Amino acid sequence: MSHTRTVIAPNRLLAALPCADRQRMLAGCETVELVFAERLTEPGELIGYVYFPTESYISLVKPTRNGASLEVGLVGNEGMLGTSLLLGMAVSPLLALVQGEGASLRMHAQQFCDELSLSAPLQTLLKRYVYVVMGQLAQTAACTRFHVVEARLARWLLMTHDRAHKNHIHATHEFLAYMLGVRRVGVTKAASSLQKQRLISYSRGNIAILDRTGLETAACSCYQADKTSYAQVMS
Amino acid sequence: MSHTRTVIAPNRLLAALPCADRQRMLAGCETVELVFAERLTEPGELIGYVYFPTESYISLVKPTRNGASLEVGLVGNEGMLGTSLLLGMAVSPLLALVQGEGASLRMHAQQFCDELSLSAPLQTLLKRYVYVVMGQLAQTAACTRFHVVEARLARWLLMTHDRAHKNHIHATHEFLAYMLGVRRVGVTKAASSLQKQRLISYSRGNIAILDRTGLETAACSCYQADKTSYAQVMS
DNA sequence: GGGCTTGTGTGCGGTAGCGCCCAGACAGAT
DNA sequence: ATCTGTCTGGGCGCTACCGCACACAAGCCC
Repeated sequence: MSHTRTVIAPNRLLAALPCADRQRMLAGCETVELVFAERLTEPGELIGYVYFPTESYISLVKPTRNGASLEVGLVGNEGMLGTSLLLGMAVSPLLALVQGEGASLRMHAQQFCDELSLSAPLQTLLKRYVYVVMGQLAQTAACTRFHVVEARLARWLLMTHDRAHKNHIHATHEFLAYMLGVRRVGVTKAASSLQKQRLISYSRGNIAILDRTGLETAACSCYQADKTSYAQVMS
Repeated sequence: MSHTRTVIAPNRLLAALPCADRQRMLAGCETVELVFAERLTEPGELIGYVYFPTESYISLVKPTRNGASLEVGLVGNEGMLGTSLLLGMAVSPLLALVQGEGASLRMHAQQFCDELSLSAPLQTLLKRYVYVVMGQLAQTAACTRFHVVEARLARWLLMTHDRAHKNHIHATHEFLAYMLGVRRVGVTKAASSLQKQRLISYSRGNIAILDRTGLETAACSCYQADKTSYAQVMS
């Protein structure tokens, strides 16, 4: 089922596996093209597939009553979607929304569970990833509470940039507002400020990262915290 | 090491284990009295013991630079402290602060890891607990973003009440402000409003729950969400 | 070209929570 | 009996963000 294709950005989790385990995982995966705004898992519903993004990336969103929502995680080629299965749960707690379209590997949930029980290295690796994700959840909770929209937006852009593998991101102010849990106008103001500082430029949903280093100083420290946590744990 | 004593509130995780596994865990634990404000784990430091509270309860706090903090989890006799070990990580990501003093079981981290590898039921059960905790982290993130202090305070009181097994909670406004990530004055206003509604009464750090049902309507829906999630997953 | 949808910018009044400071009230220690 | 530290209450000006409503601009379809 795995066709041999030049993968521009291989999935880093799979890449970190010992050769034999990696081969078996790759053989069990198929490559799919995720399309923008596709909903891969719904909160409370069964998980059909697990995903190992290669070029695409996926937002993990906590919806609330009254329509408000908050992004609590982001999955790119550094991670996977479907960690609940690792914890023995077949239902997803969150909404998974395709944010950057592109290729991803995926595997049937049942097969993934089988592979898990066969490969100790796979278990070890993914458990560490879950640890990182939990850290990010806590980080995001605090970030959302204490940091202003502009810094949070900068952080979001950096996180997304890391997973997009290119300088252009598709996201309207409306969409960003949904992710950050603020009004659209708040995003407009923050984005326009970042643009005035020549850190980004945007027009009608197309955002270009102009000055990555500048963005890093504009962002709150949460970005670096997440990044070093991942590096330390997954090394 | 385990002395036979009348445990008023046995730990529900341990209670849910099959008899043989539970016996072995209990035999490996010792009972300790946790004292108020004790710090059981520090972020980034090695975990010495895992704790299974019986009467006590423990706050999981995410500290930030500039001193601000936010409580992101609460562990009572329905849970355990030290889930990181389950994920193969020996360092704690969070600060664990004793909030309600009383008895707790504890076990050496190393021994806990050994027990884990010996008992499949233990693994299964605790993995489910980690799933619940992750759900709570996401819930807390959204709650902190969208809900006003008064509703969050009510939620906090209910969560604590569930774990305290009595109608009195020791917590000053200062401490609550630290937990909720707001100013002390904000807590004073919210608490005074709850008191006017005869839902609680307090004086100098001693809070009494007067009307639990009333508190539940004053709280945001996050309280119920957490509770039903735990019930469903751990059933 | 004319109409439509979508995305961005702005203005206005309102509010929750901020930082800072001070006041009073209570309890335990000397 | 006084003192001291802890806990609660409140005032004041400020900021970030809210809800709502409107204006404009850019692309798309006919």
